[in-house]
Amino acid sequence: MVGRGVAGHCLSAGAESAPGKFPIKAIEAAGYGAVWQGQKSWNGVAILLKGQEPHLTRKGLPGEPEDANSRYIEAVVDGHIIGCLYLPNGNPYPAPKFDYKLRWFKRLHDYAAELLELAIPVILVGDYNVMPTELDVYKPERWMNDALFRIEVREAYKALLDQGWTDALRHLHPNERVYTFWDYFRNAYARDAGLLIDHFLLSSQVAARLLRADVDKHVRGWDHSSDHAPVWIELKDEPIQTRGRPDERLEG
DNA sequence: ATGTCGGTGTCTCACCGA
Repeated sequence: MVGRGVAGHCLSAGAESAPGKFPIKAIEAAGYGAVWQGQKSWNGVAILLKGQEPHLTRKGLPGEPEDANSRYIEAVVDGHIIGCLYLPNGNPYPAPKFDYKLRWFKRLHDYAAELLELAIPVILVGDYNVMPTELDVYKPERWMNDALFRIEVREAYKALLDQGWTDALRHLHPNERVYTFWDYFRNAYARDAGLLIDHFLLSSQVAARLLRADVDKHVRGWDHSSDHAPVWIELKDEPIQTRGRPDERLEG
């Protein structure tokens, strides 16, 4: 149900998502509605929905009004809140960009806690720019001082999960090598020197309906592809309010 | 330390961020 097709994000979308440059006509011609937040040159997020325009609920995170980066957009889709994010890269470390990353993470943390208090299923999806564990990096020792793997950032991700979110990919593939990103450098894709930095975080109501989650790895092999591959999840389609025993629901 | 992209302005190459 949710993936790049329905709820996706533009990574470093640049001019593609800047005001006036977003290809909304082509998207509509393909049968989708969209909401987006973009800026010139860098950053950008969007949510696409087949057949209708998503109901926009927020652009930008609360907590730092002077922050002009286009990194968060939120919409209601089929009774779910979909938060689509592009967390700052944070390199180099140590430097102001790393501090900005931690500040942004804290703002996400605080806002995510508010979302969990709502009686609505929530999905927080996007490029988190963090490999949460050593399993998520092809060569962890090389990344220890990189902003994507610094211990402060991994701890921030863990603190977010500890609010009660379910990491969809890791929930269904706890011990596998699963990567979502391969650098353009060093023939990374051919060597499978990848990173897991794109995550689907599900509130408990959504996690209970999680059927599948995976990465369309082959897309990374296309000519002129993004350095990220599409990540998707599939949810059991059932009413939000359900009566009866759990095993009855499975017959839905 | 290194490498490859796409976007942008200095503008058909040189930079920058990722």
